[in-house]
Amino acid sequence: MGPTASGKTDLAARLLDYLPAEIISVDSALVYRGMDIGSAKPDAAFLARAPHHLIDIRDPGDPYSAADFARDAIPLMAEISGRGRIPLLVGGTMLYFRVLLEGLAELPPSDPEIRAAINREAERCGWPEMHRQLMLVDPTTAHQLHPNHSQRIQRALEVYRLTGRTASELKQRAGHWTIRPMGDAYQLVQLGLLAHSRQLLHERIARRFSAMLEHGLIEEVKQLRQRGDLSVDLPAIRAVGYRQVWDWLDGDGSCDEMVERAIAATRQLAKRQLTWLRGWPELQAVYIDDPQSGPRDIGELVANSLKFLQNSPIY
RNA sequence: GCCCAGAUAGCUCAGUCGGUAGAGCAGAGGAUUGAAAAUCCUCGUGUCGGUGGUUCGAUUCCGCCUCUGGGCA
Repeated sequence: MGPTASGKTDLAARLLDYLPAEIISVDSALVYRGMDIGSAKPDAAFLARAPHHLIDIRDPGDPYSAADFARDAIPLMAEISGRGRIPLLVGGTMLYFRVLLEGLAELPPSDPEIRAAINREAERCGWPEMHRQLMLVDPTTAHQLHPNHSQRIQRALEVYRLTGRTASELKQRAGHWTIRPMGDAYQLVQLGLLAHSRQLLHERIARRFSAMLEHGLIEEVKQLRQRGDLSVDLPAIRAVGYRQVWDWLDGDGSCDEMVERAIAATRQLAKRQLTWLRGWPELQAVYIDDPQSGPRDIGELVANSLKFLQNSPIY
């Protein structure tokens, strides 16, 4: 795990030299085909050489979710283990890791028509009014949400309209899991790439976005637009970098402004990822800006991880 | 050289009919159950360009200086 631009792919590549592992990508953007440059997808040469999963498995017009991820990843982990290899989960989408560890309650999947209907209502009367509406049917969830929290209010209303039951009630019913938590099925080593100071990360983010532009990011976005069926309402197009280039191609702001917005959005993404990681239970931290405080080299990192595994109780 | 307009938070700017100031963006912290690279919440003391003057009191009015735009020579 680690924030964007922290070097997860590079570290994974080196771990493959030491471990009989297969990579499972834990990343909500790498799943989409045709989104290579802006998502910093590992290049074709690497993908051809390294065993990997859950990359390029979806069309950008077809949204992928945390539940989809869990349903894909759990059987994959079993398959890989069955081959006598180690599932190496690599990525920056912390909710996906969380779902693996803690499971997912028995809730209905999203419904595009109901979401569109709720959005239309919200556009007319505003989210605080929708929040009041939620308060009437599911006060428990409503109390946990700010009146402006569009996405979660929408989801709670969606669950209610779909099932006639409240999200809070459904989440509480113990034992009713769509996705069960992994529990003790695996011995886990949870490595996190962190930085004491965000400065190095910020520099890498800025440099990497410039490189993306040089490598044809704008061309890539133009190709996505040419299809004509995609829009910024889709999770894929809302991805950092893609959304800013897309808006700029719509005529919003100067090129310099677009670059600044994209870099800022990437920094903000990194910040949110670090918020997840701060206080993540059982995290083995590796500091990218302070070689002294962590393992001295990749061999030591692997040795520490194996030692950690050996010390783990086996149930 | 002359005329005009600016100079206020890291950036772009608002404002104070004279009682030491506030938005957006950036930044920081947090939340996170089928969109999560999403969505949402919280956080604003800064010689109000410098210097003299008027005043009980000046960032605000007046003079001079410096710098930046624009115009005229």
